Amino acid sequence: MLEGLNPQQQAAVTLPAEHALVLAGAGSGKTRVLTTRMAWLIQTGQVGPHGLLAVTFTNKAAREMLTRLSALLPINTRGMWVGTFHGLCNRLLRAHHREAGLPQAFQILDSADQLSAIKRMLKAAGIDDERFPPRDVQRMINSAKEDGLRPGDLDARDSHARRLADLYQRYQDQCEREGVVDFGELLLRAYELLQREAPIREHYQRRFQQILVDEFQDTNVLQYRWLMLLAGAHTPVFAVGDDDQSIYAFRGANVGNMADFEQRHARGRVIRLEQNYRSQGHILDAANALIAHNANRLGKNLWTDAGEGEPLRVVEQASDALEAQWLVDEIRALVREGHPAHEIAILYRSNAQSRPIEHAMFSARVPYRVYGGQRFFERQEVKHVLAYLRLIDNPNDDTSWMRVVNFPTRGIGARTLEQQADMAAQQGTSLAGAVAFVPGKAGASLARFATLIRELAEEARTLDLPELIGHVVHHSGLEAHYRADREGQDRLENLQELVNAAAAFVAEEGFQGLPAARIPETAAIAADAPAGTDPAFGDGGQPSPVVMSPLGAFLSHASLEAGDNQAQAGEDAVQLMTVHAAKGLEFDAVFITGLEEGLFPHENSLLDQGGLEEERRLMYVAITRARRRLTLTLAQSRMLHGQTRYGMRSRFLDEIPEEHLKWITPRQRQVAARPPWSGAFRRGLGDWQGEAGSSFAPRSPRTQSAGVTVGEQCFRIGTGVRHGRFGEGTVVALSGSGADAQARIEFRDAGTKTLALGVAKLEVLD
DNA sequence: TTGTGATGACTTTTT
DNA sequence: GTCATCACAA
Repeated sequence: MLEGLNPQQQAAVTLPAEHALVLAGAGSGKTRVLTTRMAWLIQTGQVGPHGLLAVTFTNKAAREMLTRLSALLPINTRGMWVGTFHGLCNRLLRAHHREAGLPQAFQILDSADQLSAIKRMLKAAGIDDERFPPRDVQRMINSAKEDGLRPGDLDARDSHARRLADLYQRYQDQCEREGVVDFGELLLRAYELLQREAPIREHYQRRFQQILVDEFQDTNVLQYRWLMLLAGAHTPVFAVGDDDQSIYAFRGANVGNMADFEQRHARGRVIRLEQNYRSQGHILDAANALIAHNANRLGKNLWTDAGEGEPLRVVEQASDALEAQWLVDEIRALVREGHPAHEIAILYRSNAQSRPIEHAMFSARVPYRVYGGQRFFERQEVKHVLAYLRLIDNPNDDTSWMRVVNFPTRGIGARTLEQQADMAAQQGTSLAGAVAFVPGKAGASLARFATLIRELAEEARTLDLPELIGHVVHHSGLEAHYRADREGQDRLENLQELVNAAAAFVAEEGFQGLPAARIPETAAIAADAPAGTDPAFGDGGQPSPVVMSPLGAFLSHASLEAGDNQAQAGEDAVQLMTVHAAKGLEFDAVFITGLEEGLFPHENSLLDQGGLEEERRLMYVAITRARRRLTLTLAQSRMLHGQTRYGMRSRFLDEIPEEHLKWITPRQRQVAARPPWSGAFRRGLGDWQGEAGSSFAPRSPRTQSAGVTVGEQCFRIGTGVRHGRFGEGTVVALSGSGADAQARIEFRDAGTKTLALGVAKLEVLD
């Protein structure tokens, strides 16, 4: 089992049962270490398959883990707690829904459902204020939950903040009434359940003797707390991650979890996997040199014995169209030389950049495949059917009610629905519960819809799930509606695909022949219960089934796994995707495009704390995708937002040492002046220059400005400063400019550190 | 209920 | 340039 592993990998796999952190660089065999560790733990008898808990971020990663594990060991992986944070929390909440304060058939809202629920809430609350756009409210609620905060925990320093907390509370109340939870709630509820209910917590703490976490750098505050709570005092956590590949801060990921875990739990038990099995020398050296510009790192240097390989090629074109054309010509040449197209990837920072590339590829008839399109369970026709199914499972799901009450149209207009919503508010019921209170013709059409749902629910007691879905498609009128629509053919095919997906799900989960709404005696998802202390937990610690019908289980599945989002599979095609989407993948030849200031690094990112460092990590991820051949391209002008913009060469190009670069087109002299659209940067400088106080960290590090460095403005060598954590010190060196400015500071007690002025909170001592 | 034109936003994304 | 949203007319 251990053969073929290098010494560091072996050390990681065979670590003793204590908290440990594995810093796994790109291409260092991370997944292999993780799965081998699991297999090793089981094989050496340290833990049974059911004493393991392994958590990932994506379903794909979880599946991969299980597949590899079964290849290593002849065990049945069914029922093992290997899954995503959300999947595992769902499992916990289903098993203990009563203690968690949830209805048995609670539904899960995806982001789109959540947004429409929020819009409904805002309407009901009479909020018609542009200071509270639904998207902002959604972001606020989600980020609060990611930090483990309830409405009462939010700061209420001003009326706006109090208002937001109030909206969060109203949203919670609405979810409660409707029996739905959003993604964040899944985690927070599960966390609170474990925290509050000692018997349940202790049971799971006893049960899980080993916890393993993948992509630890992507965990948010709440996920980290959830893990440590579940670990309790005795269960070791084996965390694998790479702080240099942390690219999801914008959705709540907190890289700080790694440093915290190391310092508080895994001190002295950090293993670095630095041997890279993917890329050749120039590529790795370029990546190392680039990422060294980041100040806050745990530190790591990749190396390879695969040889130097080729330097990175750099190509500059006059426009985005010419950049795309160059890519197409180059790729055709590669394919002609015998490179398989699917081993070639074109990466870009933002989705909008795919357009000219697609255009050029299409015109040249080069087969390509774009990642990140719409996903199966997010298609509107699929969501419509799912809404009917949810109403069958839980008629109080107002989000679903609103979605399909008039789709296909059955003469129920906005006026009627408003009336219904008013009655529901008055009676304190769901929309379904308010039907009887709506008078007249409007009430009659609502009643007809309610009857339809009731009848379908009745069918669900005899038909199996695929049959039920076919039945719903027909009797809801969706079938006729799409048949009448000229472009409805594809949609009908997708609905047939949904029936097939349900059939596959039913077979997979052992629900064959069972009526869709029937709760089976031996449920698919085994949870277990604390040893016989409480009758609610069942039978003395034996795995007890989670009460879920095929319908309920399928709806959870549809929410938690949105399905494939890859376009035309199969064909040998060039791969087009964002850098984010490329994480975890590798290709023989990689093209990183649009290396221009404002695009990569993206101008918006410079507004965020640590934004530039995250962009640099993104570039690091992009570079390390390539095995043998890496090409960086840029365009002098680019169509963006309907305007032609002229960008400067990305600073990332200048951060890679010349010896690793080979300019294919002549290297242009950098233009002195910033293009007009970077005016925001200049404004930023004024902002914080004018700020009185003594904090020299700009409110936002958007301080890029032609020819002026932060150091010249505000710091001089020899300046005395104070830092929150490191204490007092003296500036000994300055480097970089603008948002990238760094100061080397000799602290009296904490040693010498290099800090990014855009990030570090420094106070100047007079 | 449905269609039209004006308006404004526009990085990345899994669950 | 493109897409979503929204107010208002037919």
